[in-house]
Amino acid sequence: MALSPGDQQAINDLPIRIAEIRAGQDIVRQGDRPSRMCFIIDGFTCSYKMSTDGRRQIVSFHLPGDAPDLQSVHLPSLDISIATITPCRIAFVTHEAIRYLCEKQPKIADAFWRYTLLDAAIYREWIANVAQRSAVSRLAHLLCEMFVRLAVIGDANRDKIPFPITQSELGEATGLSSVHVNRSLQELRKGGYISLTGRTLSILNFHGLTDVGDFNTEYLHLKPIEWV
Amino acid sequence: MALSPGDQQAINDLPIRIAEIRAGQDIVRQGDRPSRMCFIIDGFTCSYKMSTDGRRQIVSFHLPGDAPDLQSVHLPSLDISIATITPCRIAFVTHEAIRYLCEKQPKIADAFWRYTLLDAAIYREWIANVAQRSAVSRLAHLLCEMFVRLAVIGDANRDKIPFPITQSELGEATGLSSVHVNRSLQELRKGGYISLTGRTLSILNFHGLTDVGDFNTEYLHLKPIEWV
DNA sequence: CGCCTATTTGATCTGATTCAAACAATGTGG
DNA sequence: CCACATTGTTTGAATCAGATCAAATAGGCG
Repeated sequence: MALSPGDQQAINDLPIRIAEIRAGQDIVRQGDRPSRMCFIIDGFTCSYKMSTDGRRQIVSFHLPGDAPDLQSVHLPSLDISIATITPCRIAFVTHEAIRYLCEKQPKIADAFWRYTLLDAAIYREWIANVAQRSAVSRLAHLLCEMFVRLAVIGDANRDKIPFPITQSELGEATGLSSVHVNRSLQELRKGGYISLTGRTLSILNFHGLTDVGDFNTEYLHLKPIEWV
Repeated sequence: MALSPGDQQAINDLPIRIAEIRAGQDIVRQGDRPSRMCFIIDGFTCSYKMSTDGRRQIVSFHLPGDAPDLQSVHLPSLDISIATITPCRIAFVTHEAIRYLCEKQPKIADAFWRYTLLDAAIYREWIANVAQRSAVSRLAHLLCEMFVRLAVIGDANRDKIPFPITQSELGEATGLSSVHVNRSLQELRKGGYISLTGRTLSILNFHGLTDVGDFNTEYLHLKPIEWV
């Protein structure tokens, strides 16, 4: 989730290195011990884990404003890899600079901590989503989450959001086969809940979709101003 | 995961209220806006979410030393409920006192942040566990995690740990029916990996169990001293 | 002892996987 | 600007892991 404009400003004053990274590249890898962290300026990325049998499990999607490896500031080695889904513009900042900033500006440290707590809340919801909902419901839930998160950062155009995530990636995120993702999306289309063509998702019936996905925004801990 | 002894000391100096809570009680509930947080001094608890159809999803187990609703310091309303599994001794501390402590002792604030990051790492692993492993593998993984976490806080007696979690609770945590948990545990017993009787779990073949569960301690981010 | 909760077993059913192949879209170089 | 390669989506059929339903057995405890 995006940080507040004030925090963003302080972050913008940091010594950063910007990089353009093309789609489908790892930014950092599981096991790395990076000395810097990154912020997504533009584009979609995801965090994932590999199991020994070679299957990839996506554990979160990151949007502009997110700090996908914030953890590395305090946990030396990464338990996830982070990969771009679209071409991305990424800002890198050294841990050193971040630690210095946190020391000088405890408010920022609090904001980072809050951000981590929010992240954890989303993970909790994903556990519930993957563990107990049917395929259709799981996907509906994920689509609702992506729609709200994109709306919060101003990337929703009415009921439309950019949606560059492939069906096979949706499968890796929800624990479903891509075949079954396909069939479940068709059900959501047939039900008149969504239309998904090219790389754009339209939410045709948000209220209905939240019902199907058992979705409630409370876990996103939105501030009243963020979501009306 | 437990905080370091130094942090524990600072926490012990806080104005706390101790409560004894019997098994199977909610400590706080989803939607609550508490003004205090709690530490588990003794006993097992879990965090859970209810879905609209009434099913309970356990998203984590908490052991002595854990701070299951630390999130409430920065996220006003709870997205989970926390319930005791065994009779517990719980310490309550006001948010006010915690915030004051963090302000005065930035090291402690960092420790809390790190704790939250660790929590998030465990959630990530749970997503992967529930999303892509078979029933037997899922349970093996969870048992490994509980064993290591209990060993770290000194609650393992050689290969034995207290294990008061019922099969139906294991099902609620892993997204399996209690019937299937039962059959899967039998497989682990037959394979000579564990023995589970009464409320005690013996790990008869830890290495084998980690294989079955595709378990690797890296996500627990243990410090070298904690786990040999 | 008797009640309540937890574990175990059996039989049946189903949602999702797997395997295989066709089809559509997108991008690339000649 | 078209031919071709690549990646993503869609469809069909067979199979299976785990759910569900139902009932028996075993522990714990007041």
